Amino acid sequence: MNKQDTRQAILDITAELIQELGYKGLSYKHISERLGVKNAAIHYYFPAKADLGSAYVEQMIVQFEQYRDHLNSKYGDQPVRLLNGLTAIPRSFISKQGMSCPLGTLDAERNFLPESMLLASRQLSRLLCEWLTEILEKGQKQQLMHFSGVANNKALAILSMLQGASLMASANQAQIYEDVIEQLFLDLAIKS
Amino acid sequence: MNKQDTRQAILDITAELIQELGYKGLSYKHISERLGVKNAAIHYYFPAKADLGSAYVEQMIVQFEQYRDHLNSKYGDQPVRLLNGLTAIPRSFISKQGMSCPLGTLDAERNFLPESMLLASRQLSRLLCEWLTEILEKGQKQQLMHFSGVANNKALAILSMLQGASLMASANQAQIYEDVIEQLFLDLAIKS
DNA sequence: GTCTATAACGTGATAGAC
DNA sequence: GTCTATCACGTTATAGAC
Repeated sequence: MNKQDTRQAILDITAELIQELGYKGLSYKHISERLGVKNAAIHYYFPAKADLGSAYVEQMIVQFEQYRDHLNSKYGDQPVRLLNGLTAIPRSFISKQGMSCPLGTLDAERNFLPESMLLASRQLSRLLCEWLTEILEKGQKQQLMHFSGVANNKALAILSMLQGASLMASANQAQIYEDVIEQLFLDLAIKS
Repeated sequence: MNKQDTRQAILDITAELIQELGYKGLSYKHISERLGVKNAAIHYYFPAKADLGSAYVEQMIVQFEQYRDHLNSKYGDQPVRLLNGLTAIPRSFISKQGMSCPLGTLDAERNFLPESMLLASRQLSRLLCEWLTEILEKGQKQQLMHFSGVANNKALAILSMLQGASLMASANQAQIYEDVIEQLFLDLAIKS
C-alpha cells in the first residue's frame, strides 16, 4: 500500500465518519483505529485536521462535478430526470442509518470550520445552486416545471428545503425526506 | 441572587451559546467564565450536561408555545400574519452574527444529544409543524394561500425549507434567508 | 519514509472545602 | 447551600524512534 492509497483510505473513512459525526465530532483516533495504527500516524498524511477537512470537501466537489456531468450528458434534455438525480444525493446519505447529507452538518458547524473548508463548502453550495437553476430553466422552457419568480431564487429555496429535509429526516424519521420530495414535485406540478 | 435566578442566568447564557456553538461546542467553562465562577460550579445547578441541555430545549418549547398562543389570539383569523410570525423565528437568530436557529443545529448533532434532548427537539418540530398546518388550512380556506396536496405535507416541506435556509444563511450570507422567504410567499401566491 | 511515545490542553464530572 | 481543587479521559499535535 503506497502513500497515495493510504491517503485515499483515510479520506474514505473520513467521508463516512463526517456523515455521522460531523467535522468537530470526527477524530484522528476514530480513523486510526479503523486502519489499525496509532492516531498520530494520520498526521503524517494530513499534518493538521484542517488539511484533512479541506481535502474531504475538495473531494466532495470533484465527486459532485463528475456526477453532474455524467447526468447532464445522459439526460441533458430531460429536466425531470435531472431533478430526480439531484434529489437522490441527500437520499444516498439518509439511507445509511444515523448519517446525513454533510452539507447541512458543515453549515451547522460553521464556527468550527477552518476557513478553507468553509470556502469550499460554500463553493459546493454554489455549484449545486447553479446546476439546479439550469434544470429549472429547462423544465420551465419545456413546460414540465411550473413556478413563480426567477429560477435562481427558486433553486435556492429548493436547495434549502433539501438540506433541511435531510437533517430532519436523519434526526426524526427517514420517511420525512420522501414526503418532502413528493411535495416538491407536486409544487412544480410534475406528474410522476 | 437566589438559586432560581442563578439557574435562569445559566439557561440564558446556554441559549445564547448554543445558537453559536451547538450543544457539543457548548462547555461548562464558557458558561462559568461569563458568570465569574469555576466551571464545576455549574454542576451544582445542572449535575450533568444532559440536564442542562434538556432544560434548554424544554425552555424553548415553553417560549414557542407562548409566542404561538400570543399570535394566535392576536391574529387568529389572519393566516398571512401568522405565517409572517412563524418565519420571523429563524430570522431572530440569523440577525445576530454567527448564530443560527438552534433546531437545525440540534438535528445536525443528533448522534451526540442525550435521549431526552432528542425527544424534546422532536416534540418542538412537531409543534411547529402542527401550527403551520393550521395556518395553511386557514389560508387555503380563505383563498389567501394556494398549494397542492395536503396541508400537513406542505407544512413539513416549508419547515424543512426554513430550517435549511436558516443554516445556509448563517454559513453563507444572511440575505439568503430573505430570498427564500420571498420565494415562499411567491409560491403560495401571497401578494405582500 | 512511516509510525509511536508523549506532550499540552480542553472536556465533563466527583469529592470535599468553607 | 454554594463553590473549588482535582481527576480521568479525549483531543490535536510535535518530537523523535525505527
